Amino acid sequence: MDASKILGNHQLRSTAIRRNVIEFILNEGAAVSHQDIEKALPQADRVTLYRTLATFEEKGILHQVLDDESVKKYALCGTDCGGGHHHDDHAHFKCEKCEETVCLDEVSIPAVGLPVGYSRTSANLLIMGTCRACA
Amino acid sequence: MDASKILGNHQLRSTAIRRNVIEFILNEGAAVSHQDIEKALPQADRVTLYRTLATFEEKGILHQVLDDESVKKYALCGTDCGGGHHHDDHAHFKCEKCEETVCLDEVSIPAVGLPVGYSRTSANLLIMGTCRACA
DNA sequence: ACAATTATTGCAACACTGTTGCAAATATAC
DNA sequence: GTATATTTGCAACAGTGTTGCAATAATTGT
Ligand SMILES: [Mn+2]
Ligand SMILES: [Mn+2]
Ligand SMILES: [Zn+2]
Ligand SMILES: [Zn+2]
Repeated sequence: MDASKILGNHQLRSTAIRRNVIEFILNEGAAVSHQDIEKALPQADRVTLYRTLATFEEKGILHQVLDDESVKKYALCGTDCGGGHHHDDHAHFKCEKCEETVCLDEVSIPAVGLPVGYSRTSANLLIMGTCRACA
Repeated sequence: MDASKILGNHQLRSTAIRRNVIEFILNEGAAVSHQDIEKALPQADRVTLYRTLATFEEKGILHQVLDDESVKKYALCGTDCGGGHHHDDHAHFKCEKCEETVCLDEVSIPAVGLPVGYSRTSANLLIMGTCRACA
């Protein structure tokens, strides 16, 4: 997947910062925080990075990943996300050793029985443990 | 449940602030943030409240509840938590209308098939939707 | 009831995260 | 290449969470 192409597909101008952010996330292979990006791209202004992440989330390029620390993390969306609508209903796994969080794209979040009167519109499942590389 | 008693059970001194925090959470019936407590107990110092929450979590009085916003929330533990060990393996529900997050104590987090090499030690499930009161 | 001991609190100071307004720069379309 | 609309960088700010240290208050024992 090519960064300029992704930007074009979402009606966003292709700038160096945006391409760099996308390429960084593609190479990472794990969910990244604002701070991760800031370290990887020290030439970019922090505010611009915050706005870049917000824009990418709005446009369906990135989705937020819940974390047990209280810092937001982001990962690449599937192809069916866009224009304010996300469809990233998969579980995430955070390794307690390497601290990496990855999308388990093939693991969908199971339905559970809710108390009467409750209805579900979305869900987040974060599994913690040890990943393959750290086992 | 009596606040002084809870504190005694966990080898903590019974102070006004601690009793007030516990009573506030008992009355709330939903997961609370530091800010919620700060508003409810304006006479208490913010730093003291942060330390109180950290202490309660360590001692097994409160457990953290994952939230989609990046502010930490806390709810009362079951009776089997204590001394650094938590056993709060239930799902949580956040209502998108009233913004309240509650423990679904009776809903345990289902096992899911993990990729080979991955092992699970704990999990967090946050379900979003509409609660009974807001339906 | 009192003093000694130890835990808790309040304050100041700080680092980090995230937001907004505005002017300068730059990507795209003509 | 120029015009236009978007994006960027900077400054300034509000909120969250942490640490060190001195003052205070809860327990323990006499
Ligand atoms: Mn994901
Ligand atoms: Mn809970
Ligand atoms: Zn790992
Ligand atoms: Zn509700």
